[in-house]
Amino acid sequence: MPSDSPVIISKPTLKFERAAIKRGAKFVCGVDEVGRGPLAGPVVVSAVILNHRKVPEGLNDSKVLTAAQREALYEKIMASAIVSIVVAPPTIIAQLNILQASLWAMRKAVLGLQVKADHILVDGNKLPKDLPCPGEAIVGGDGRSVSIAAASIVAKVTRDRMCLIMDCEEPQFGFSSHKGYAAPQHLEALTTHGPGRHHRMDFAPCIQAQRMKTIAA
RNA sequence: AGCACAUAUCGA
DNA sequence: TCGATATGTGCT
Repeated sequence: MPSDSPVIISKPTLKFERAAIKRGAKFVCGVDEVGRGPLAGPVVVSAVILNHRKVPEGLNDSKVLTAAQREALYEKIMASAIVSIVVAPPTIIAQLNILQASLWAMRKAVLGLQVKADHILVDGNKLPKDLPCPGEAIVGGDGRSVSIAAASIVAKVTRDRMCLIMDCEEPQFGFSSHKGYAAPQHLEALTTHGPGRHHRMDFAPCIQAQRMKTIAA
């Protein structure tokens, strides 16, 4: 193998999991969230405990995988791992804020695992409070830990599917293409149609669109 | 301002 | 796989 590639892209490994196990953990779970940034739709969090004897091949950061690869890996993960998925809808996001809603969903996902985790690996730099066991935050975690990578894939596929449903319900916004993010087409639809039932009414562009609607009325 | 997370779009 | 552009919130 060419050992002198200009850039070495390190793939996610079991390093963190092994370290935790060496310190006495039995069930290490990776946690990741998707859909934090968009103007509409839920935040989806997944917690995954991989079977270390059956780790699906090709696990990687969900950002470098194609949709087809994610779908394939999703099936393998669901068939071989312990998985918990939690959805935080826009109503929850508006009540807490986006960060608190994410942390809330993370803890709920961990608690929802059918096997109790005893060590948590969370993507990012923030840990949820009141976790039932030790945990660590890992910046860039979905590219460094296979467990977090697996969680990111499950969460991403789940949210993409929800966006398809949202697109059927409110075709005006084009959720299936931009996934609820602030793409030009989305912002335009937002001003012409006003916010729909999936929009996050605590996010600035939605508030703005709502104001326009109110003024026009 | 820095950091983090979440993406989307286009191009090669 | 790599760039470049862009949007969102929240903590320090």
